[in-house]
Amino acid sequence: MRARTPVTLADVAALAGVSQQTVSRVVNNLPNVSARTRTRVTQAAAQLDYVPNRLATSLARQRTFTVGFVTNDLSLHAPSQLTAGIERAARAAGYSLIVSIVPEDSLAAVTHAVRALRERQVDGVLINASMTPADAATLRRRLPDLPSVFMDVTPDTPVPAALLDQEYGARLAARHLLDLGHTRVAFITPPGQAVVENTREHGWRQVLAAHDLTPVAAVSGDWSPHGGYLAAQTLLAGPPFTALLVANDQMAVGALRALWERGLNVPADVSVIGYDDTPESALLIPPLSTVRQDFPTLGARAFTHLLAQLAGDPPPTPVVTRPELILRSSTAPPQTPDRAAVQDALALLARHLAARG
Amino acid sequence: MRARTPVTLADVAALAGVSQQTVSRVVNNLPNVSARTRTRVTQAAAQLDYVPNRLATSLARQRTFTVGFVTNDLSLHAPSQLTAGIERAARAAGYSLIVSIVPEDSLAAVTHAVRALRERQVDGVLINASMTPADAATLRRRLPDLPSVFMDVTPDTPVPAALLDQEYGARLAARHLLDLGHTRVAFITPPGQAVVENTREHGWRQVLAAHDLTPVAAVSGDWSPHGGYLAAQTLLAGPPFTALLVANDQMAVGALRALWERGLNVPADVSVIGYDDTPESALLIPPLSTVRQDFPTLGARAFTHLLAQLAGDPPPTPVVTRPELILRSSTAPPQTPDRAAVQDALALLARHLAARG
DNA sequence: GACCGGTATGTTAACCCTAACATCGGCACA
DNA sequence: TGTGCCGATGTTAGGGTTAACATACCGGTC
Repeated sequence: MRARTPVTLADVAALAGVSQQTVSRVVNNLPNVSARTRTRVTQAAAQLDYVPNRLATSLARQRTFTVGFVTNDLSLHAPSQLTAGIERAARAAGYSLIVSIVPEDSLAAVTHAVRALRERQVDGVLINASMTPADAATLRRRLPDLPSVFMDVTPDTPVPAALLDQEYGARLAARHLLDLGHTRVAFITPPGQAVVENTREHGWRQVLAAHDLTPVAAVSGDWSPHGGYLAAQTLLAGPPFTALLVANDQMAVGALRALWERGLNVPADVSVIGYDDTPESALLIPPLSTVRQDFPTLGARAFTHLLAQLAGDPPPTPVVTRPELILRSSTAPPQTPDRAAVQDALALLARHLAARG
Repeated sequence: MRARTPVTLADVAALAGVSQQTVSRVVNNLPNVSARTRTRVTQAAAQLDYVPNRLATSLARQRTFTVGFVTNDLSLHAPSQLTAGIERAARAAGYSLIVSIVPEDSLAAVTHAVRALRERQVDGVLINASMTPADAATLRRRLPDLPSVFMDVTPDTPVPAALLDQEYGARLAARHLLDLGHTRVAFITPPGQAVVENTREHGWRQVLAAHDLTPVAAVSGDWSPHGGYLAAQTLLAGPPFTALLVANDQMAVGALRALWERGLNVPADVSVIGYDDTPESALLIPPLSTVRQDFPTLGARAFTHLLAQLAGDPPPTPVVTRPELILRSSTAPPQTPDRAAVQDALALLARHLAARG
């Protein structure tokens, strides 16, 4: 059971009839080894199926070529896409990735996770957990010598970061709705946090405020389709609205459903706009207008940022990417509800009949 | 930049006025240390912010408490859920998880990834890549001393495995459709592989064959909603069908869309059944009948299996979990298309009008 | 008072590798 | 023939920890 890789440099050296150091040079492709020796060593290594022990290498080199990624709930779209992007970039640069999932976004939980990563001597950490600027700064202060990149914090947080400009994307979405002429708009907001600066909800409110508007109602969901469904039901029990801003596409799926159940047509009766642009969004009924966020690219960018810090040139400015508005068919100008609904049902009827000529 | 954790056991020992070994005992909570010494050491460690170097520990102990997870495309539902489940179980048992994403399921790619993990001295590996029994067996043979658990291989593959009984789930889905009275059924199959034993497609075909039926048509998709959409379009260009089996829910989203665009009502005109039960499935229009797979639990189970191997009692039987059929509203008995469509459109019209009473 | 068992602590040798220095032979040049 | 340089190789000393053994001390027993 133990004795996994009994084959060490010394074994290879013995077989090839050279010193350990020479084998090390060959394995690491260093110069100053004669061709003859090199092939002899290579053969010996192959023959013994030698696998270098990176633990020992790391200990000697004081460098592990491993980075840690701390993230919240991996079952959601964003974190899993992010993970994919980071892993890809890391692997390309010769790094391994240790992922650590924190059940909640508290400072304590993240600190704990980071400590475990430090014990494993990671060269740096990437942190995707939404933290207040104060918490992020505190955490950063606790790791003086560990390169780190934060994601999902606000742009003004004084830590190295790679971010999406969420507020900007949110403003895009809200402005689109107002441009269409909507005045009665409702929100399905992210869970937790009150309205803090630089969040999606904050962006929405800003745009509304610029038009002397306030949301008809705002209910928070838990990022899941079911959460979106419940939130939409709650909204539907309240005052009427013609436009709905949803904090992510997964919740929008639930919202679309709740609207449908109520007999409301999207976009004729209610315009809906999501956030993220998941692969299903383009194919929902109706196709969802949304704000596209490219998570894999963000992940890659964050890793590059970390690499820069490792190389010793920490770019102090946060790397922030602007999302993009994707217009599809879930948004339209507001209409008189009754006329719209009848129109629409008739159109559907016509289409059904036509389909079988 | 370097000199990350200059604080070592020796530093703590010096400050506390004891030997390294004593500090080691305190840090690892071993017995035979007096209470007085223990607190002195604890204080010294806290004062210096000592962080143990797990690299050194692992080297000395010949055990890293790290496991590797090799998986294909993390952006899909299954792998990301699986990762979450494994990480959770691993963390609970004091293990860290290194994830390695392989761009393709080839034996070479997986072998390469596993080798990198071996260099990092992981205690074991979990492999989620669909491989032929032969490939899996070959791979297993290449790692004689490394505990491993395979997922996404067929149950008869002679390797330690934790599996979902895909064929069984597929049979459940197909049988449901036939029980409803459908005879003209089409497939949207997984990408790649021809029909091999113990796959979803194989399960479907078995059930059909038992009723002397063959599929009207079978087109493969790429697991994505868009892929499902394209596949459904292709099917719609061919001979008519009243039931559609789709290899996963994400593709089903696209299929539902394609059907809708064609003016076909689900389930009146075409029954659709998916696979996986993603969080959105219950809220689609219509709610999708599907086969539920519990990936987080599978992940946890796989990890437990690995732990058992590490403990020295390798259960030779693969751990296989049976999925469950979830009936919602996307399946119904076949109807005369025209009657159904008209009925349905009228119902919709009525509902719309009623909604504003 | 010699002997025992047991606890608290220290010392030494690994674990596998790399960095830094040391050595050796050959070749070119004067 | 000596000098100097350089490429090829070897030797030694860590990197931070643990396992195994060694030592010192205490209280109790006959």
